[in-house]
Formats: sequence, C-alpha cells, structure tokens
Amino acid sequence: MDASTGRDRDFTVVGRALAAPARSAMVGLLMDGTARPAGELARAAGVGAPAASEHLAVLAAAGLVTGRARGRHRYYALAGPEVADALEALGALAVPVPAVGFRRTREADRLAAARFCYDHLAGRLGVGLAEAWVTAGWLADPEDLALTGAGADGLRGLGVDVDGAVAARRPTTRACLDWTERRVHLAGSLGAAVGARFLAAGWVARSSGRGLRLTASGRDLVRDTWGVEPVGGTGIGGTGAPTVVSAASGRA
Amino acid sequence: MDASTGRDRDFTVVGRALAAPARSAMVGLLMDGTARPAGELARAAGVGAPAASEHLAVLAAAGLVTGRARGRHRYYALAGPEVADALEALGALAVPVPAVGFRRTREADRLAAARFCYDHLAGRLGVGLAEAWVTAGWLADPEDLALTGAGADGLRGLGVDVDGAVAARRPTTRACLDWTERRVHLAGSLGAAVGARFLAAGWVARSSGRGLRLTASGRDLVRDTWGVEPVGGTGIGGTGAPTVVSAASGRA
DNA sequence: ACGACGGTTCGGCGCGCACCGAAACGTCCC
DNA sequence: GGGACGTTTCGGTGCGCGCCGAACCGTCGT
Repeated sequence: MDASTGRDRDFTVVGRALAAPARSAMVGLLMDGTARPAGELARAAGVGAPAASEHLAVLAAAGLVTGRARGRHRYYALAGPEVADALEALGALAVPVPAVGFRRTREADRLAAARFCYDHLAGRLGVGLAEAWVTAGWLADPEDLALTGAGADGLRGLGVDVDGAVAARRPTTRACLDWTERRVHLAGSLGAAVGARFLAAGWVARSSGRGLRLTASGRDLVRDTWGVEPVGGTGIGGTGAPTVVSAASGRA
Repeated sequence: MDASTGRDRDFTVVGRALAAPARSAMVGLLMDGTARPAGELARAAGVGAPAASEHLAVLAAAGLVTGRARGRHRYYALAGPEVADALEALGALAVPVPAVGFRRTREADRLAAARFCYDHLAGRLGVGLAEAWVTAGWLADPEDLALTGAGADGLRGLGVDVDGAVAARRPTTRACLDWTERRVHLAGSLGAAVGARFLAAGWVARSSGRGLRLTASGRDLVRDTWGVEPVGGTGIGGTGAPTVVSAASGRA
C-alpha cells in the first residue's frame, strides 16, 4: 500500500503462498492435476494435520488451490490450468539447483522425458508430439495450437475423445510452455483428452507422482508414427538431445 | 528436505524472494528492463537504504536480479529475459484484484494497451504487432515466432537493427505470454531491437514506469500499415476489444 | 446409538525475518 | 587531501509466521 506512480501487479500473495517449504511441496504434488485429500498432502509435506490445514487455507486464499469436500475427506487440487502453467513457468527459473546425486538425477531425467503437467502430457514426449502434430498439419501452429480438421480425424482415429474436448467449457487447445524443454506442448481440454487416452490405452503409465513411463506399445507408436523418441539415451546432460527426428524448422 | 519419492522443482526460493512487499515492488519497477540504482529502488519501495540493500541481496541470491557497480552507484536489473517471462506469467494469476478507483484503472488500462515487458513491446500493441506480422509472413508462427526472410527485410525497412539482433547471443526471437491478453508477443533480441527502434523513432514514448504511450506518428504507422489499434476506445471492460482488424484466424 | 476417523479451529511457543540506527567502505568532487 | 554521498555491513529490536497439542465438528461404519 503506497509507493510511487502506477502500482504494478503484486507478486506478494502468490509469493508468500509459495514461500513455505511445506506449501511448495504440496503444490508440487498437485502439479499432476490430481485431487488429493488433506491428510495425504500433510504426510507428503512432513507436517501435522493442523499445519497442513492452515497451509491449504493459505493456498486457497491465494487462489492457487481449491478444496472440495467429498465424504469425510476433503480433496484439494490446483485451482485451474492457468495456475499449472504459471507454476510451470516458475519452475524454469529454479533450475540452477545442482541436482547431483543418483536418485535426484534419475528422477529429474524421468520427469524431463515424460510427465503429466496438470492434466496433459509434458516433457520431451509432450513437446515432441506437439511439434510432430504441427508438422503433420493436425495442429495449426499459432500460439494456441488450434485443432485442424485433419487433426480431429487423426486424433479420433487414436481413440481420443475429440468431441468431448471441444464441447468442454475450457479452451479446447492451448500452448503450455515446458520448463525442461522451453518449448510448448499441447494443453487445454484437448490436451487433457489426449493425456487421458494415452493413459487408458496403456501407451504411458504413471511412475512416481507426475512422472510417466512410456510403455513398449507407446514407444513403438510414437516412434513409428511420428518419429518421436523422448527416451533420449543416457539422459546425461539433460536437455541436449533433439526431440523430433524429422525436421521441424524451416517454413511453415 | 525430505518427503516422499521424487522431489519436484522447489518454488520456495523464488517464492520467498517475492514474498516481501518491498521486494515485490522493486521487482515490479524493474519489469521494464531498466537498471536502477539501489537508492531509487529503496525510495520506491518505501524502505531505508539498509533494508533495500538486504532485499536486493536476497533477490540476487534467488537469481532474480543482478547488480553492477558503476561509479559510486550500484545498478540493479532483472537477471534476464526468462525472469521477466516467468514474472509476466505469474502476473496473470494475480488479476483477481478488483482494481476499482480512478487512478488505478486508468493506469492499468494504459499498461494493458501498451507497455514494455522487460525490453520488448507488450500489451495490446505487442500482441497486435506479433499477430499482424505473422499474418504478413514476417514471422513464422511456431512457438518461437521465427523470423522469415521477408520479415528481416520488412523490419530493416523500419530501421530495426535486425543484424545486430541475430548476432546477439540471446535467442533472436521468442514468444512471451502476455498477462493482459493471454496471447503471445515478440520477445528475444529481435523483440528488444524492435522495442528500441519504436522508442528511438518516437512511435512510442515512455509514460509512467513501464507504461507506453503511442504517439500520433506511431498510431498512424501501426493502424495504416498493419491495422493494429491498441488504444481500444473507452478501455472500460478491458480485454474485450479485438486487437487486429484483419482476420488472424483460419488456416495458417 | 456408539466409537473411529478425517479435518478444522484454537492457544501457545519459538524461530526467523524485516526494519532501523550506527558505523565502515568506496567513489566522486573541490 | 577533505568532505559529501551512495552503498553495504553490523547489532539489535519487534512483529509475524510456522509448528504443534488439545479440543471441536463432521462423516462413516456397525
């Protein structure tokens, strides 16, 4: 309250909300888009139930999460896709963490290869698919990755509930910036539908938390159909390997 | 330090950094990409010099700002474009502020119309130009808004230092998500060059802080050349008015 | 009806942070 | 060189936040 001329956007509320390690951990757990009961979040954050309850109240007040009572549990989830997007962008800043040590690097590598971002595919798999579908003419490449007619047919052929996605109130397609690849992947209701289909068809399987493991059938599918190979070999060195085999640059 | 399986990205550091109102105000001031001495930031944030110095040390430790001593002053600026991007994305979350009151709404409206985002044009002007240049074939529309040959010629014709921009170490073009329009505008070294040119040519003028005022010559230029009219009438209602007159949707 | 269980609210405790005043350091000006 | 000024460092103080234990409310099971 005060200060100079034009008051800008105030980062205080969301900053305070993310400041506490326990809250940061909770939000990190919810980044996969799932809704989890307060007790589980408390256990994961390493705090007692009362502290967790207050933390969740703070997060809710900041507009980052919402809670819905179901039965005698209370399920908390991220308030919306835009929250996941902003957090994803924030994550791109925090990389300087050295991240040495076996478990951490293995885990970080798995997340970089394929993971769920709120409710859609991300990581090298996500950006690879998005780029391949753009070059294939399934997605128009303006900033929102709009779905083309060919794309609707193609995705329907994969078993994706395209019609349900376009009927949803959310934007059908949106571009979400990836914090590992620094390139966009497909979000929005269609992104969610694609993610759900990949999971239901057994092309990907949840590993730890938001991490995803590409199954054998999924690996074959994405490699043979679109030339995407997100499991870039050793993984040492991280972001290096190119995602798509076929050329994606040049004229659109 | 602990907790469950795969430790995710940690929002704690940047969260803590943005938590204090004084630090948030300082960062807000630096969002225009300028470098300012510590004393000015202290005055703007309403704290004493010692507190400001410590705040800036915290921000520097979090990797958000960098300080360079020049003479007996010490100039602080955002650490890089990616910081500005992430903060811009964060700003999109904080909108729920009612923002009634004359001065605030007028100022917010000016910022929504045209402003500097770190070092490039943003607001309706920024996204309008980006979209117009995509439809004109100056920019390829993949997520990075890559510069085409025609775009290089066209921008050179406007007096933009295109060659200096491509020679810079930064990425030449990047897409930056706008928090008022929720659409992308042109960032990267080319975005900076465009912004500098617009300022030098007198097409825009700095109003308060990062706000920009479109001059008469600039208004004529963008309207007659690309059909962009960022000064959307009353401004009441904010985001409503379409930015570009010519159709931007449809097939790419 | 009762007890078990998950969640929230209420006091209270302790650490940590934000702020300032005083002093030290470095640079510019005369 | 001396003095002024901008900035940082150093102690020290006070408020606020994060945590817990205990108590209170609700739902589920029987």
